[in-house]
Amino acid sequence: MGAVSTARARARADITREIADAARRQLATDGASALSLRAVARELGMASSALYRYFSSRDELLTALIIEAYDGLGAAAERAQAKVPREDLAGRWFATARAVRRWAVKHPHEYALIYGSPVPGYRAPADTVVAATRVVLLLAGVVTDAAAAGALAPPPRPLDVEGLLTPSVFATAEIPATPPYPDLVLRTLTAWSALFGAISFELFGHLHNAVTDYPRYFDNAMAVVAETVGLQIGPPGD
Amino acid sequence: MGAVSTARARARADITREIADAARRQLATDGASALSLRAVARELGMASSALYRYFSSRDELLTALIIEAYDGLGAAAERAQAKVPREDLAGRWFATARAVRRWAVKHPHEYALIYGSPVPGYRAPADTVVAATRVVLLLAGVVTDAAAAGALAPPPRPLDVEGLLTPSVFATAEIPATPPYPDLVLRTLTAWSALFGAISFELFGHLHNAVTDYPRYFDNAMAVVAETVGLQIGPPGD
DNA sequence: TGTACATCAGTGAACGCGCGTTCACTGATGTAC
DNA sequence: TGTACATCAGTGAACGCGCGTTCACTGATGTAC
Repeated sequence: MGAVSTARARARADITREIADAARRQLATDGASALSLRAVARELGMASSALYRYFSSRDELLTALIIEAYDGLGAAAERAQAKVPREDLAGRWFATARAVRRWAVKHPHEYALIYGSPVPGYRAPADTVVAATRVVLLLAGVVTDAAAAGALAPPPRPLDVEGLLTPSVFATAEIPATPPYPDLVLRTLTAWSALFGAISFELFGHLHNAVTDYPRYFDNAMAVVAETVGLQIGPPGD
Repeated sequence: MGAVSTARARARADITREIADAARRQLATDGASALSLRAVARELGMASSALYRYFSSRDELLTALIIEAYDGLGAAAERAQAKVPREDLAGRWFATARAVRRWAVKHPHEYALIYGSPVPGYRAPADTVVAATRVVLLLAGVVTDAAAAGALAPPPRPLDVEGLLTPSVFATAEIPATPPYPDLVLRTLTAWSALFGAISFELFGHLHNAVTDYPRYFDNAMAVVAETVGLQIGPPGD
């Protein structure tokens, strides 16, 4: 085989994609627990045993879908934030949060796959980590830019964060080792989990009969979360 | 049969309990998706068809487990809050939050059953609603007591909550129709979802490699959440 | 350019498993007189 | 207190299903000379 990949190699890549796509469709319509190699093979009109040329087990296929889900969500959020001018902190914050929510509402089963209960018997390999951190990095970006601009309100009360977070958190987030105040990283992590807490509550039905207008509720919730990191912004208009 | 229930009726109640208990054990060790009528019957040494005298389908058994999980969690949180003097707002807040977390850590699969991805093909009946609201009512109790005591900090910025929540929210929470400021109910709901967001992130592995001390992280997160409802309390000591 | 061999894709049958649910039945417990 | 009947609990076999994975195989694509 040469640098111009052979027909075989290209076919292989194509079919791997087709399998993953079919699996994603099945996941989207029926949920993770209904996803089966046999059903995927059926949809593609091939023998179920043929899939083992491309994925060595069901778990490996699941892993691919999990990474794709993280990446799909992360890319959607990045695209949304990139549309907003860098200095518009409120705009970036809400654009990011809304994009996450919109993706989740549009892909509820994929959302549940990555932010719901862990799939039984399945252990996420390390490959998923990078894809999984894209959203929190976007939030951290807004916070650090706000800190640099001196736009953050000081916390009402100091927290007890000494040694609480691992060095890798600071490394990954490219946060200055000495942020404007030491709580900031913890507050960003908590904002991150509050964001997904709000979305999970909506999608998993815990706000049923409590909220009349989910998008507006979410905007307000995110305004509250923004306060916790010191961002001085109100809920957006439209 | 008389007021003194017959032996048959008592046996029926006992065995119904035994079935639910065996199912709960199975859920605890293997997770919801591994729960099967046949396995439960096996553990009890009876024919799988015999279970149909007690539960008319697998879903009905699941519903019983879901309600038990909500009740177990709710009761644990209520017990913890009741141990703290009523006027100790910070104590009640953290006791409640910690009890929820401790229950979740101790019963991860039951937690996942009620706060993770909805079980596929399963629709929660209305019976679960009362059990599901016990925790948020505890949080709301602390907040309303704090409001009554004039201990709440005013919000930094007004939210846009006009008509956003259903009347039933106000009715259920026994919150005065005109709380000290109109955002308060929404803020309490958001605090509730942030609480469970933090626990889900911990249990579902999203804080893996980021946090060194989960209980202490959680206390700090809950201190941050307390700020969002205006409670002026820091993270607890011990 | 042609031939011999190696590699890979895909098939179809099979293994072994577990599941929810139904059904006709036996035998024990309860009820009415 | 005793008998006849009705109700209920539990059995065991069966139905029909779908799953993940393995294996020996055929035939096509690629490689080396």
